[in-house]
Amino acid sequence: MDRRQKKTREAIFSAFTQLLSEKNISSITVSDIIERADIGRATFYAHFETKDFLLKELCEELFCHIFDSTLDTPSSHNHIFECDAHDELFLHILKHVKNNDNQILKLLSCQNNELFLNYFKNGLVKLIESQLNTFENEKSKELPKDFYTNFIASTFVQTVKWWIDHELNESPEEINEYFLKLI
Amino acid sequence: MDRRQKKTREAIFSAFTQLLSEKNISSITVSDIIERADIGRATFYAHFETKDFLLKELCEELFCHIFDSTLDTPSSHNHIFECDAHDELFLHILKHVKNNDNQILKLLSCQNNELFLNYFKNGLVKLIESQLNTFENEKSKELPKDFYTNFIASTFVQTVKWWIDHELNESPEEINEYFLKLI
DNA sequence: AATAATATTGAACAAAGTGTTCATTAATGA
DNA sequence: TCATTAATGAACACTTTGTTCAATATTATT
Repeated sequence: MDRRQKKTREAIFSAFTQLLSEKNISSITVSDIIERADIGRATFYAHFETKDFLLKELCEELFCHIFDSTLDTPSSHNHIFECDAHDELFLHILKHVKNNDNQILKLLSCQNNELFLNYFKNGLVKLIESQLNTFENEKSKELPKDFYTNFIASTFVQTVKWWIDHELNESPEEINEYFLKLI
Repeated sequence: MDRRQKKTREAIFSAFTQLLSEKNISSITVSDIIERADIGRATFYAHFETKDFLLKELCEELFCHIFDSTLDTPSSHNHIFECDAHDELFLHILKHVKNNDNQILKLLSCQNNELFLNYFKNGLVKLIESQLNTFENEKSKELPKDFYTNFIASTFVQTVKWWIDHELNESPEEINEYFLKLI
């Protein structure tokens, strides 16, 4: 990929994320974005069809960040599915949220973040489905599988959201414990 | 309140809800709404400052429907707080969702419903806080109170959402059982 | 039934935003 | 060095927004 394209794309993402943390998405205009990103109007439309697509791609990118970083953590044996137990999986994600990426925080804590929350949740659903046996207990056997999977994923997402709303005062380990007590 | 005002307000809500179930909120224009509601442009702006405020007030209204109906159910002794047990509270809401109001379904199942989900959740949080002792168990005592309250509320909302996504195939009683097993 | 108050109408309006075009310029990779 | 590709900016038609106002219709009240 051309360096120029990459830079422009990142400038747009950065400008958009900034604006998202400042005001409601419906009042952010393309003109706002290109002014902040310091690019031409035509350039914006060469990259993104509409504002909606921009949001979608930003969500996808941040979503990948979360899980890619989890995959790369040494203690996860280079692959998330090789986690010894499911509590490691969640702890890795929590650590990543705390340390690396405040773009994620902005998206998770801003209004109109349903889209990103859904990406986050649905990504987890897939992971959990693939190692569902790890999560089996008395509870889960009496419930529809997809209902239980959905429950774990959305509870985790809600936990992260709660944590962010509390300004990440607690440690990842504490939050992980809270979460594990719930499920 | 003047009959005309009431009719116009309802026509706008109805048109907007229809449109919400048809397309993304960001592509719904004020012109779409007034055409569907068959009212004049000036009339719309006499009622709502912007589209965002319209959504906000619609959410508030539907949210009140849910809880007002719960309050009015005979078996709740005319007041939600007098529920014998918390499982009745949730069952009432589930029954209401199933029977009465498909506007609620549309809002809960459409995209960009974060706002309404939040109203729903936050309303529950307040109810649960006021009778938190009912929910106490081994789990809850080891967790921050607001964390646990938030957990119950968002798990219930997620449960309702799952149910709607499954087209309400299950009975309110079944869903209530599922939910109670989780918490 | 008459009246005063109020809601709706429709047309018109400036201002702002959208999405596209294109010839020109600049940066890139090979 | 050079062919390729990306960014530019100005211009464009078009849509959407939010407001104004005089005219009209509906309402609650008496």
